[in-house]
Amino acid sequence: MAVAARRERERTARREAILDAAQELIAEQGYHGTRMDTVADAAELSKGTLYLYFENKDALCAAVATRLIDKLLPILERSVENTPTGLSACESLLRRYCEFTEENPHHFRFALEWLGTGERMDDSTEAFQAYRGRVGRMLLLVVAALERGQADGSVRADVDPLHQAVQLWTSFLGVILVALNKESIAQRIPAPVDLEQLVPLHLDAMVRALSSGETS
Amino acid sequence: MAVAARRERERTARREAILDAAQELIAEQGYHGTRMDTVADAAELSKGTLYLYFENKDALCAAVATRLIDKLLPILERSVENTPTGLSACESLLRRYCEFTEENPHHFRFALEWLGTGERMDDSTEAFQAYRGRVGRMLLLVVAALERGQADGSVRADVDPLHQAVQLWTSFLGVILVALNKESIAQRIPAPVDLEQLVPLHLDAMVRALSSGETS
DNA sequence: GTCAGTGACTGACTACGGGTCAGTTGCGGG
DNA sequence: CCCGCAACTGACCCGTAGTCAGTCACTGAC
Repeated sequence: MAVAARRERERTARREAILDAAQELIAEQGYHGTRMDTVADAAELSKGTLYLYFENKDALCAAVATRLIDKLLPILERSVENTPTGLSACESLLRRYCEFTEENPHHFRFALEWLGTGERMDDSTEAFQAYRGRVGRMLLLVVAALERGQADGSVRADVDPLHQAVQLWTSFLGVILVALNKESIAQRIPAPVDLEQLVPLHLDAMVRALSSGETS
Repeated sequence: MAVAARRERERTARREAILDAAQELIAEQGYHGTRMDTVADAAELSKGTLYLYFENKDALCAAVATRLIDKLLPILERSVENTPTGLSACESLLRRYCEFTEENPHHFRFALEWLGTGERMDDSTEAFQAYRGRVGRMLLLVVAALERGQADGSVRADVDPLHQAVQLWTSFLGVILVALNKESIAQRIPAPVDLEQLVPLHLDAMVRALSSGETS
C-alpha cells in the first residue's frame, strides 16, 4: 500500500510543522508564556489535534528540546576535535554548551524546570525518554574528555571522571541560569556586579580545580 | 488610642498565623502543590482574607521564604566565627547553606524559580523587596569571607571578591538543585552515579579553585 | 442607649489555560 | 456508490488564582 507510506510521511510532516510552530513560540514567549491554543493557531490546526500528536504540553516541549539538542550534539562532538589536551576539550565542551544556551535560553529554562520539579512535570512520556537519552550523551562527552585528560596528564589523576562530569555539568546550571537573567538579577544585588563575567569566571574556576598543575 | 495598637497586634498575629499555615503546607506539598484554598482552610480563614494580608500567592511565599532566611542568617554569621582562615570561613558558609537547603528544599526551589523566571513571577511586591535584601546579605557574608581570605593569604590575591562570591553562589544553585532530586535524577543518567557525593565534590572543587596554594 | 462608621472577613464569582470527546469531514478500497 | 477509517474540529470540562459586593462585629460620638 503506497497510501499507508504517504500517510506516514504526512503524519511526520505535520508533527514537524507543529514542532516548528511550538519552537518559534517558545523562543519568543518562553515555555510558560506559550499557550496550546496559540500553538494550534500557529500550526493552523485545532487544539484537539495537537493532542493527537503529543500527549500533553510537556511532551510537546520535550520534543522541541530534543530536536534542539540534536543540533547541538554534532557541534559538541566537533568542538573536541583538534583540542590539544583532555582538559581543553572539556573546557571547549562547556563553553559551547554555554553559547548554545545563550542562543536558546528558553530551551535551557525548560531543561532546568524538568530537573527542578520532576514532581509536577509529566516526564513519563516517550518524548521525555528521547530527551533523557540526549542529555545522557552530552554528559558522556564530558566523561570522555576527562578520561582523555587523565590519560594525557592534563587532568588530576584522583578524580572520578563520571562523578566529576556530573559535578561540572550541574555547577554550570546555576551559573547559566543567572547569566541568562543578568539584567534583572544585577538590580537585585546590593552592589554593582558585571554578570557578563560570570560564565568565564566559572569556567576558569573549574579548569583550575581540574587541572593537574602540569603544563603540557 | 489603645484600640489601634491592639488592632495592629492582632493584624500581625494573624499574618504570622497565615505564614505558619503556608510554611507547613509548602514544606509538605511544595510551592506549586500548595493551593490558596488549602492555606485559607489551614489558617481557618476564607481565601479572600488571605488577599487582605498578601498581594498574591508569590508574595505570600516570598514572605515565608524571608522568615526562613531570617533563621538562617544568624547561623551563617555564627559559622564563620572561629574559622582559622578566610577560605575555611567561605567553605563553612557554603556548607551551612547546603545543609539549610536540605532541610528546607521547597524554600530553595522557590528561590530558584524566582531567579529563573522573573517574567512570570510578580516580584514587584513589598514581600519580595524584603526577600531580596536577605539574599543580598547572605552574599555579602561570602564577599567578606573572601576578603578576609585574601588578607590572610588563604585565597588567591587575583580574584575580585564580589564577583567571585557571585560565581560561588550561583555555581551551587545547580548542584543543590540536582542533589535535592537525586533519587529521580540518578535514574535518568545512563551510568551508575552516586549523587550523594555531588555537593562535597563541588565544595572541594571550589576550594581548590580559590586556594592560593599556600598552606597557612 | 443607640446608631453611623470602620475594618475584618466571607464565599460566590470570573478569568484563564490545559486537556477531552462526541461529532464531522473526506479519502480510499470494495 | 457507499462503507470504514483516520484526521481533524471546537465546544466543553475542570482546577485554581484572584475579585468584589455584601455581612458582621466592634467602636466611639452624641
